[in-house]
Amino acid sequence: MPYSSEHKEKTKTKIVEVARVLFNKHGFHEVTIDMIMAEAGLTRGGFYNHFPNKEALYSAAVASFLNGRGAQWRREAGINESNLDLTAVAQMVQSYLSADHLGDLEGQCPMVALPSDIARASPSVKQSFQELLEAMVWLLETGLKEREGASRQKALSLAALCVGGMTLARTLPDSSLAEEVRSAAFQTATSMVVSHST
Amino acid sequence: MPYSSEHKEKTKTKIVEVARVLFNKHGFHEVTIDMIMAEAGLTRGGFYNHFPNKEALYSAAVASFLNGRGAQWRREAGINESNLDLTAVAQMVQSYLSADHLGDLEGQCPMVALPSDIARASPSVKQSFQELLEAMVWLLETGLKEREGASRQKALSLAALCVGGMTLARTLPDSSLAEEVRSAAFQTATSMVVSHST
DNA sequence: TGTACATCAGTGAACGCGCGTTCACTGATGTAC
DNA sequence: TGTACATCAGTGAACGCGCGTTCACTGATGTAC
Repeated sequence: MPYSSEHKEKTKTKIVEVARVLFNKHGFHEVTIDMIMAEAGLTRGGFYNHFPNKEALYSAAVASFLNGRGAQWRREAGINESNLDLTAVAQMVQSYLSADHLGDLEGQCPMVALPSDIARASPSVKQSFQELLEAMVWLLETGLKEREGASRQKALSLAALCVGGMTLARTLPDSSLAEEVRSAAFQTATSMVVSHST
Repeated sequence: MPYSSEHKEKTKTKIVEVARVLFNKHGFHEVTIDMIMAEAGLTRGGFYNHFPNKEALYSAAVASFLNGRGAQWRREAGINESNLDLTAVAQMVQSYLSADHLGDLEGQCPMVALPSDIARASPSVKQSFQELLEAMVWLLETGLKEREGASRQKALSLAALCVGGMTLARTLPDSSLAEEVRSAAFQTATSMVVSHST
């Protein structure tokens, strides 16, 4: 038997991670298989040992965010199922709408980096993306439920405000206007969470 | 002199309008010059009588929305500079977040149809897009100013909520979840406007 | 322990298609007389 | 009014490049003996 049993799996993981970053930075269409494999320290042809085609990698890359970068973010923020209260919700939306997140092209949420790409992608990509949103909404809704009120509606609206604020800010060429949009969404989201407790 | 003086201009306008619709539906990269020209009733080669390259058409198409489809929408909604009050603001956000707008792939706001495409486009495309957002924010902010309060922050947040809600709804494969997101954003945006008056 | 071998991850040249762009041309139009 | 002409919007074949995909191969690895 050639190579250790985890060897291939590790290479595949490496390709997915490299691809996720490149897709985030440049979008699905601008990134070539050559670029991905070179960045992973490999060559073009080997790609098809791991994926049937480019689309399959796309789906894997979006899915990987949820359990990769997203999980890391939740750990860093100290968010887990046992401590989901209004403070955690406030921290989540503020972290999402932070200047750091806006500038972090590599680690950015795919919802911000790739919204219209995903809207036109294959069903499996869209499904991966939906699971990511559902996880985000679940965290928000569970935290908001600490108090009475329309938690579901508020959770969905907060998600929309987060994604919309970041998407707009990322798109505007005038960076001071972009910062104004981000900051406004940040303030509004914060006060939505705070007012929920009263 | 061949052809009437407006002939060429009319053809160009036709190309831009056809392109705007196709870009909205399929995204910039998926739409070929062949498709655009065929849809306009012309052939490939003639394109370069009107535009130096595809990118220039992209910019023109985004810009055209503001004074074309967008102006038409404002007329239909009866919105003009003289009657911008809270009722007009409520109508704008509700119209933006309506089920009709979500389903209208052709006439949809480019902010909803093309967010990540535009984020990576050339400066001229981004500039056209920014002018569109500024126009929208101006309408909202002016209407909100009827009453005291942080009108600017609220106008920007409403824009983010509108764009985010629609972008998410458009991306989710589960249409009942998509409808839930749209509806939640609709309710929240409405109550943000209403509460502004108290 | 050392050597022959089988496996298969990875290589890189080649293929082929799609699409943006170019270019020599055509023919519809309005003008000049 | 009718005819010759100049213009240039539009045509469509051809070009060329980029990139996804294929394929015959190579060579590093672990196993068998």
